Amino acid sequence: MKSVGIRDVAERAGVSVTTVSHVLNDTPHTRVAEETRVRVRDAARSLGYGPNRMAQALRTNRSGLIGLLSEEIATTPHAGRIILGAQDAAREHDLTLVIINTEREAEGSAHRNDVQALIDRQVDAILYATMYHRQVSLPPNMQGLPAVLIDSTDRAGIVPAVVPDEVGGAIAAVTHLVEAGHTRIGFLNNDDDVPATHLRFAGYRQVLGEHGIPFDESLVASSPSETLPGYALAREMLSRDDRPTALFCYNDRMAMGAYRAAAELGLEIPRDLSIVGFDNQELIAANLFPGLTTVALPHYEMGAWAVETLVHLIHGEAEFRLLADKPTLLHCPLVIRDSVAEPRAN
Amino acid sequence: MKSVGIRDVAERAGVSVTTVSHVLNDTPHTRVAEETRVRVRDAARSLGYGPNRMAQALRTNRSGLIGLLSEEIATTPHAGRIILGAQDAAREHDLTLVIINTEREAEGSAHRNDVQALIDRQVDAILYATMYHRQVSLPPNMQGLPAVLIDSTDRAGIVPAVVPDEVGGAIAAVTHLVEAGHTRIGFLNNDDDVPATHLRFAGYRQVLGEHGIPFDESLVASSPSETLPGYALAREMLSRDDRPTALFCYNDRMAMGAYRAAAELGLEIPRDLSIVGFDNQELIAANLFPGLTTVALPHYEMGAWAVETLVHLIHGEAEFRLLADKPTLLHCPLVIRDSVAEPRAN
DNA sequence: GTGAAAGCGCTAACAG
DNA sequence: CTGTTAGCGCTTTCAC
Repeated sequence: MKSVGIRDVAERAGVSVTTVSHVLNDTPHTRVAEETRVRVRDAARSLGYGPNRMAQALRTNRSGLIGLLSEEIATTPHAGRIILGAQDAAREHDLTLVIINTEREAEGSAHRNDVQALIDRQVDAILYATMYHRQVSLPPNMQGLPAVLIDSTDRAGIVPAVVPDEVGGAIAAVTHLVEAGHTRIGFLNNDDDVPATHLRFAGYRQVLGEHGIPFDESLVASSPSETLPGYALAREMLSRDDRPTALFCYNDRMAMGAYRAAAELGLEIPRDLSIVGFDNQELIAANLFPGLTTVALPHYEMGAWAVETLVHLIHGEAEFRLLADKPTLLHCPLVIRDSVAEPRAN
Repeated sequence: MKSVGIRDVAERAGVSVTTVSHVLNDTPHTRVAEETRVRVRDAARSLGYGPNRMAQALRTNRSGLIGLLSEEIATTPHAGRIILGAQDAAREHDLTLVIINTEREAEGSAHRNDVQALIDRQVDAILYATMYHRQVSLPPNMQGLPAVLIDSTDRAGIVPAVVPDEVGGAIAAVTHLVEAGHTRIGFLNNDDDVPATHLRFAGYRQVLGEHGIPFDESLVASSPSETLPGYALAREMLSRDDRPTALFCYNDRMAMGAYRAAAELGLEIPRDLSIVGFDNQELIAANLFPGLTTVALPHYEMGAWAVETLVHLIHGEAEFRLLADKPTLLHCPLVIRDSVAEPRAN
């Protein structure tokens, strides 16, 4: 189990450790004869050499570790997708992700201690991922380390952030409904005062406006974004004589409630009622019958974008500091399943 | 950003770095005056000293990193719960988890390259977590490192493993039904040849036997463990004149299909039909109406147990090698919601 | 009881 | 173009 070191390679190649280091790291401003390079690389390969990251880290003061603080790792697959995106991007840059689960704090601010745990482990940078789009304030000990926010924005506007393009997603969803021929489109919204609530609503209104469909206040209702409240809202709205022919739901859970309401009222989806959700929670959207057409959140992409940005930040590329100004918006694609059809001819 | 080192502490306390190291690490077989210890600790605290893990790692040849190879991190929250359990246990032992997502390989064996990536990062040990209970064979480069399997067993029987007590879970589920007064209990099983299929069935049969309920083959049906096949199975079984009064479903997705079948047939849950699922996928079980009573898989606990075991393995406690003999079974608790009631008096 | 000093494996001046 | 050498911050013999 004694591992091969740089000196073993040097010896085998008949050169000094310096040369080996230069060759293997492609150190700039250093000219090594091509013939030597080949000899070194061969030696390294035949010995199965791999650098000792701890020694490298100690020497360069760069651990190659990226800390990812994530909320609710164990609740939805959302965190998993962020992790996966971050992981894949990290691997590209030969970085290692260290993940710490953190509880959502009352203040909406990241936990100081969790950040410290990461700092104690010598991470080069920190990623902070929230489970839903919101504003956070960062603990003071996070200052000084490069950082990027995922699915949230910095209250102080100092740290670059990436969030889903909620408006765009809502536009895609409602446009899909309009293009299917719907004009009476209900919106079951969340009643929390979070960005998504307002932005998805804005997208809804925008599409109506663009298509000359008058905004009807009675077609918008809001409640907590859970299945049961969604059911209640849908049940009420669909019981009316002038019920909408389509429903845009704040999220897939509310859509699940709407499915139940529709079933109870004898409305067949999508024949009598079209529904579009938001979030693309596979477990729900793909298992409902019929499959729920919904808008996917770009979790994977946000994770990847964040690491990519971190790499630039670490390399000190000044222009990336500017990113903090405005959060970067990532596209939310529509995932088409079977819950939308043209409205039934009356 | 120049961090305080052991020598700063030494200087401040008026002792040598050796003493500081001894005190801070509680190095055994080393006598340091109590008065000195206090002085050192005070100095460390007031300077905000924390050891440089990279230097420690280099010197001791122990990185304090544990590699976790996990399948399908982005699909269900199951992986998240394993990660959380492992994380919490790791923190107790001042260990850091490095997670790598790995694709399920055709052969059912862990990916060699993913293991190598972990080894290259100097992990002290490896955890391998599969997304469902099965047998795997380990890549050769995993030999030599302490390892523990989560939710799978080693084909070669060399590595300790922890899996859910499937039989016990099934027993809890079916017993719950029997105790509610059911005697005609259908079982919608998976048709894959995996351990859970056989073990859950065994639990089902065992409970029937224990309660003197004759086994009726016509009450057992199997299909792929998805919503739609579950629906089809339930629809057929519940259409019969002598339909069961309760259904035990292989997993929550199949139970979701059974809910739909029941609704279509005008059977109200739990009044006309009781249902118990398996897996406790919150997104499904808690959002169905009524809430689905189901059996939880001990993902968190398996993650924690695995790290705990790894720690013993790393410390070379011989008796823990014996664990490889038989996988450790962890309890699957019943999660009671609202889908079970006594059978309706005919 | 306490301290001096030798490295862990690597990188990066600097010299040749 | 290549080699010598001084540490990075820590642990650990060994001597005092």
